[in-house]
Amino acid sequence: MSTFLQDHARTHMCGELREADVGETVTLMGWVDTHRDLGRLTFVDLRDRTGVTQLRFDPHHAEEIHDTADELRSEWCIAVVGEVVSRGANKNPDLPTGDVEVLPEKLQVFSRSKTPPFVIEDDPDTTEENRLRHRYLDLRRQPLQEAMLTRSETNGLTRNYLLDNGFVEFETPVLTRSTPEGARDYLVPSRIHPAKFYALPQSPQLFKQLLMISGFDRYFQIVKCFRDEDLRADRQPEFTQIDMEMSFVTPEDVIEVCEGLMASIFEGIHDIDVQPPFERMSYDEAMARFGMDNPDLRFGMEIVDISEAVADSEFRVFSGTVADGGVVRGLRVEGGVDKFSRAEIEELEDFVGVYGAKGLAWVKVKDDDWSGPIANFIAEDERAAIKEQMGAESGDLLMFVAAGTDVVCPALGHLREKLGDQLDLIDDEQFRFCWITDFPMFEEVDGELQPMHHPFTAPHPDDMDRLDGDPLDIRTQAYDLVLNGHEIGGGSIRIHRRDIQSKVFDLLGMSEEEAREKFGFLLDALEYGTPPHGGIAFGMDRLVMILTGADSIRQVIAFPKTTRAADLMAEAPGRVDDDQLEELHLRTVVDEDSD
RNA sequence: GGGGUAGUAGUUCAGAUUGGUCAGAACGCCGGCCUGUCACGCCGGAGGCCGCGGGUUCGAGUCCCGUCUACCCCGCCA
Repeated sequence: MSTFLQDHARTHMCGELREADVGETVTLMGWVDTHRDLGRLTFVDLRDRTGVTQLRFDPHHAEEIHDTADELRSEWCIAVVGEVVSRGANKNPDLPTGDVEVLPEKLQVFSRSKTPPFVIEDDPDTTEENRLRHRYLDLRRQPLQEAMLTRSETNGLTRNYLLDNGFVEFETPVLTRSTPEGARDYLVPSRIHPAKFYALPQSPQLFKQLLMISGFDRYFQIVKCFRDEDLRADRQPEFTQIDMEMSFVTPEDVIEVCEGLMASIFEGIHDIDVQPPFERMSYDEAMARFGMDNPDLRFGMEIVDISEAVADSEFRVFSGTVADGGVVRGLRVEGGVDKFSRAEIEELEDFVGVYGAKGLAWVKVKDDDWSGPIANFIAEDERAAIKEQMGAESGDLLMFVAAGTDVVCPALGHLREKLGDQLDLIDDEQFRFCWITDFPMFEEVDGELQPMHHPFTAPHPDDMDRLDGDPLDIRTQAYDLVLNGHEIGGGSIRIHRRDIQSKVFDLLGMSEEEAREKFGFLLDALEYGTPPHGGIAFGMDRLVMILTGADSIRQVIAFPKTTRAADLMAEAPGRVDDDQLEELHLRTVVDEDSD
């Protein structure tokens, strides 16, 4: 006996049928979206990833399947064979297929469904936890189906563009060795080598540089990377990069290729022209104007420095901070006088407190009258200077933070973004790219130098001679691509000279032995004719998140992890047998209650 | 590691700063009726250890302590 599928091939998808198909006999397969049983007459909406088609089960038409039709419930997987008929006066204008319906003469139930733990609809009324436990059902929802398709298309557009531009696709090892710099590694024990471990790559950084040394000229890979750090809405322990590297290039060459890639992706996905070349801004400028190196340029409200104007102020918080080498900077909320109550401003004060600000000073400007707790301490000439510098007008609310730049920048930068969101200043139809350049090479953490990007980043050519001076003054040939306030990519020109690489390790307080221990194979390779090279890596998840308008990368990852790095569906991580541990020469030192 | 929000039927929530009719609603589910629905409608029914563990009390969704889980943020993420 033959099966249904042997006898019947699907002829159409559920979102395809139109008036023009009336009269055809079609075979549809999919899931029961909803059923409406009107007694002798039953309607079923059949769904697949392309849409829904209404089925009409009319006992006059195919008596023998009617009983089965009445049993159909949500999420059953079925097939029907039937004629497409016009809905006549009963068309549904809200549905693309609403002009027609299918009159089944055959009905095949492939499999029944339990009552799903949440309704499969665009905006389900349930917790993310519940959805993640049943991700296979969550993924049936239209928004997630679309996100996955957008992700797939982005993959395709990326491959096509890079292959067309002479890039060679590689696969670098997933089992590699730990490089103790940077993020915490995910480790994999070795059965063959007791007490030794592989590490999953935080990025294929060293391998792609080696491929340049091997002469492949242009490398790319769409690749999983792993970092064992705490999660956020835009951070997962495993994430995907569009990784690229090019030989014999300047930053301009890399930037040009990337702009072409972005243009190709945005054209392909949204049919919009993102109009390269993109805006550029130095790191210093971004920090001064927006307080962060990933500024959202879709709205203004820039940060203004009023340190000079208040250096001698009677208000000790301001003058004292300036005297101690700090800064006083502020934001102007246009028309903010009526938009914020004292209690609401206090909430904002708590908000900046998170970033280490001791307080949020504020004044409300009404004509020439300033009100607010600090108003009385601000002298007439200071008011004039502040007003001029901030462009303040009557009705504006001015807010200030006084501290070191390490506090003021993040506090005001995040406050600016919060206000932009709260006051609805952001046009979410807009895609605003910006390159951030001229990053400092090092930052000081607890008195020690650390690389801002990674230790293979080449110094800026103009700063080469500063390698012997103050290393904190050295800028690099690094560049980040920022889109709508998200860092979506970052890269640099790499060091291709062994002597400069040694110098950098030296500045980082790393001995030659240590460097050898950690990056020996790269250092060796650098001694065999290394081409000048550089590259970049894009965060694919973040990019697709922005492309789809999602507000978390979990929405664009098929099987994401929770903020505690767990997969609620697969129940990973999980326990393993003692035998497995023994084989791997491992013993656990904590004995948690079994769960 | 720290801060915040949430956790009561399958799902979303109510149950007021007063501890005692407090086991409730809606949707979903099950059964019945219904031939033009598309949030179908009408009638009936089943469903809960109030996240978990302690404590206070004659008595605890309710008060206290701890703990777990999800989400957001700080730290962390070369």
